[in-house]
Amino acid sequence: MLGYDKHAYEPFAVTVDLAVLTLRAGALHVLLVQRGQEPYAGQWALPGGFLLPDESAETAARRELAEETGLSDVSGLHLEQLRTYSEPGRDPRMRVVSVAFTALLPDAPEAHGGSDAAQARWTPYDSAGPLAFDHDRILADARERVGAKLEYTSLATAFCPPEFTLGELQQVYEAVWGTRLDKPNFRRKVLASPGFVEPVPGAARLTSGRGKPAALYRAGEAAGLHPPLLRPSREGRPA
Amino acid sequence: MLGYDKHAYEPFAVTVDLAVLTLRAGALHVLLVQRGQEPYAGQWALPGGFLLPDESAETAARRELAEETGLSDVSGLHLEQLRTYSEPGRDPRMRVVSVAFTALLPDAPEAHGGSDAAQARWTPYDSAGPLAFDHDRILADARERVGAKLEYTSLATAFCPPEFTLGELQQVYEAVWGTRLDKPNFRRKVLASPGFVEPVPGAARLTSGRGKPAALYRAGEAAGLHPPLLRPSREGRPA
DNA sequence: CCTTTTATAGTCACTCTGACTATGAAAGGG
DNA sequence: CCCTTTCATAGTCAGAGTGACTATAAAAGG
Repeated sequence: MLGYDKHAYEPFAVTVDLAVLTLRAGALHVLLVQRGQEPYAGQWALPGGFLLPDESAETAARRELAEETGLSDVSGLHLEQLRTYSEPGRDPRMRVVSVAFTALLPDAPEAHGGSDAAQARWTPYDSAGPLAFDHDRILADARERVGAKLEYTSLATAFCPPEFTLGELQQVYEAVWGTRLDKPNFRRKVLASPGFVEPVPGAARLTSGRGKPAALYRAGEAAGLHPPLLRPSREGRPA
Repeated sequence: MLGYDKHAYEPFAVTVDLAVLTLRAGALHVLLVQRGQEPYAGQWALPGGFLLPDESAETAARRELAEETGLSDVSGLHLEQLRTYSEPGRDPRMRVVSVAFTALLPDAPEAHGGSDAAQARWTPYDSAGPLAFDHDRILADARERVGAKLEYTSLATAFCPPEFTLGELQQVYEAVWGTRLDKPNFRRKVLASPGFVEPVPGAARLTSGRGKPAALYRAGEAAGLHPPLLRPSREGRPA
């Protein structure tokens, strides 16, 4: 913030990029848009766009999210700043500094093609081929960040509808972490974390498929998890 | 990254701001510079400056760090992106988007007054009065982020010289978290975390003050801590 | 009815944790 | 020169948390 008089300052273009994640059929999906112009014409990329003169990056991200998903109400969706990407060569045309965000959606509205995007669609995370610009890295950073936050925050409920079963909540962890979890143990830990979930009082049950119907839960008050729900054996015992 | 043709794009000034933290006499200190010009002339602020045309934010942050601290070698210092602050009114003169970084220093070189700053000095975190711009918030965010990373990474060693005692390492945790820790338990947990620290083989000992001299340790290979070193009772039992 | 499927309950050994107590090795002051 | 202070390090013990299981319950489908 010093040196306004000593360094000539260069104007930069500032954009936001969004890694919008959701769960479809138990698998992690990401929202991609197909680019219409050069560079990277025809290739898939994360949705995003320029900051308007009077917007904060958060405001711009929420606006773009609404435009790209076509959702009428994006006010309640989880949106979080990831980090800022500023390498000089990341856009071949000009100097662009991009503030990346992670957005988490409970359900996936199928049709998009919002006002802006030529085409937008949900893609399984693992099939999200090579993306334009440095978006592969942004997407990988987003998944890693979300995976880490699942451990010590109640973020997983942001992937779930207002009422959900513990099995659905477990699918979130399994999809993001890429591991399988023991069902009784997962249940025990979630219920032991105060404020993580609370049961829906009416003996409401969801009859989704076969098997015994599961009890429904809502997201609780707590933002942090005590004790945390650590991923299994990321490193066994290196020493 | 869409819509290059649909939205006119506005140029922004992009800066980096640095929350440079260190430990002096067991207390957390932050590096502040005194502003020479309006706005906020005479007030203290975090060091920082504009991005040069061919720099990434990381490069600019490291350059500013060298300029402001006067350190000859900043290549090994821990520098990490915090987040980006982009609220429209955060600089009264113009639209400035600032990428904030956290830097951690082991020892505190006293004299600064680098090339850029009119005056720079280490200030105890708690006495870092009202700062210019939104720097109070940036500083608070930096402390919170560092405090959280102490739990599950080996970041604390970045505050320590190449060889340190477990008592010094414990002071890092106590200063950043603002709590006191039990010494035998802290020791047990640090030594049980594989790759966190490794003993200096020669029976080297440091005779700093009174009392029994402590054994010396070096930072280990591990970046993450398993199991994590959780802060005590951030929330007791809210439910 | 019997099998399959999924939810939920419970067990057991092991580890980690917080709160302690105890011992050891230096410095400093009578 | 002893004795107190100060700090490092070792050890103990009960309780909580965890992974790997086994067992029961409640539905759907043949």
